[in-house]
Amino acid sequence: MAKIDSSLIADLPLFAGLSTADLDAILSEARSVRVAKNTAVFEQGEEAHSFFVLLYGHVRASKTTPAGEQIVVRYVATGETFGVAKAIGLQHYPATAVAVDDSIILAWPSGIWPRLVERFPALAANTLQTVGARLQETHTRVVEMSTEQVEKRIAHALLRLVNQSGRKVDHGVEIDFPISRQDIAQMTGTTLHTVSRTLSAWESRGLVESSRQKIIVREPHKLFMLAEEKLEGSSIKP
Amino acid sequence: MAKIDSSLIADLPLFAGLSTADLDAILSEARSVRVAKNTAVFEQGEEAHSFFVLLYGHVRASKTTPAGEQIVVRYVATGETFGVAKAIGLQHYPATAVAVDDSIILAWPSGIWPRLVERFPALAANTLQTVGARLQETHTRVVEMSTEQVEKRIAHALLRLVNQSGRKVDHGVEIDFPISRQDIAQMTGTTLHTVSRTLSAWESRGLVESSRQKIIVREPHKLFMLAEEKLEGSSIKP
DNA sequence: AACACTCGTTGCGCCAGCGCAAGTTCAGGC
DNA sequence: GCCTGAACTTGCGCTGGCGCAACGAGTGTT
Repeated sequence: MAKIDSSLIADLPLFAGLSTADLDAILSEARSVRVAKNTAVFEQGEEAHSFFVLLYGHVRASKTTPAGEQIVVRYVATGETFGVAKAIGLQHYPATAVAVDDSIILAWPSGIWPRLVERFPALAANTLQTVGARLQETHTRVVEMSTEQVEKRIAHALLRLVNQSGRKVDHGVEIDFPISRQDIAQMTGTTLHTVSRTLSAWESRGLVESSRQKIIVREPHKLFMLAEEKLEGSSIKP
Repeated sequence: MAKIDSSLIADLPLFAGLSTADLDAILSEARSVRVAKNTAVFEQGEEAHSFFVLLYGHVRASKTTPAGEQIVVRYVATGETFGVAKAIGLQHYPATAVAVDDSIILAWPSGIWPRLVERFPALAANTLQTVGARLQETHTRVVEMSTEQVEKRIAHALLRLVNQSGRKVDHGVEIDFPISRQDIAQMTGTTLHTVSRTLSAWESRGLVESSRQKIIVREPHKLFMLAEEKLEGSSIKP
């Protein structure tokens, strides 16, 4: 197996406070895996055999309801941890993880987690912080879904994607991985129809520019103002 | 200060795997506080000076948006931990905690958390599990808010309250603390009007019995069926 | 006992956004 | 270069449930 250099992971939050020697010890237990676009890393309900760090690419975590509806839990960005089910006491993955782009991940067998934590207690503290941050984000999402109209929710979701995975391009910031109207609908609790209409309206106002699986935010600041606007505002009118 | 017996907390998830001696050491750093009904334990935005365990009573955690709207994050049940902001890397409480009944809590200064974790690594692991479980619950809530109609959301919320804090009474299960229509609205992302109408409808069907700040579920099973019912468009796809 | 206040109920009108349907565009495979 | 399917767009009608408003009922206070 290819040797992974510890400098690749030294700056990740999960490994904060660990020495290079520690990192090498931890890395020696990992295997790196290349995952092709649109391939599942793991499926909801499957036994949580491994936990992962995303080295390169983008991964979408989504949940499917018994009725068959899907919602997107989050997009995993480069450097983030995912699939930590076992560490939080779950035997099975609560969501499905799919690479939305060709990706490279590090994988550790879940079984070694207790040993790792015992040897490197910082891992538990770091994971606690990460999971805590995700809890906060999810609460924010609940608040938004409870109190905001669809247009603002979509604006907030887009801004979050831009901040997390934006790439500067000619006349704006592009979301750095393929994302469909349906995906955004599943992040905001609406339908792909409403997302499509909203993006069309924004496009005609010059706020965004979008095509198949691709969105460029031309005016992040204006989008932000729309998202934060307290007053009853610009509804979509022809 | 009154001595707290370790048997009071020995069975709590937070302290799993610790010896009686450990418990006594941890307890020696705590102070117990009596909190009167409708009194805040801490306020959103305040510096996270302490973390808590609820020994007796019920506490509501809620968030207020910049626009002034409130949503209920959760109800803390007896034995649960709350206010762990510092442990997950926050300097300030992300929500407000209010006792909804006369309550007794244990409080530890946040500052001692790192020392405690160093000395008792199980604390970090246990907290990680607790926070992880709360993340799962919050995800469930996002899924429900994304995919279910208001009536089902209310049904699910009620059932959760009953499971967590139900008390068997004459002809059903009563939620064991005062809870208003407004509270339920803030848990389910709707308005107190809709909650009121829904409860009225259920009451006339004999499912529940309710009055001011009080709800008795008469037919938990029927409510459950209502919550799970899959009534979709029904037509078979070609 | 009278008061003030909070909590709950219910009728009514309205509209954001969903569901359906029909059409268009585009990417990748053969 | 053609074909197929997935992604996107858009018009239209309908409705769940929100906002408003007015009232009723219980609770704690003086």
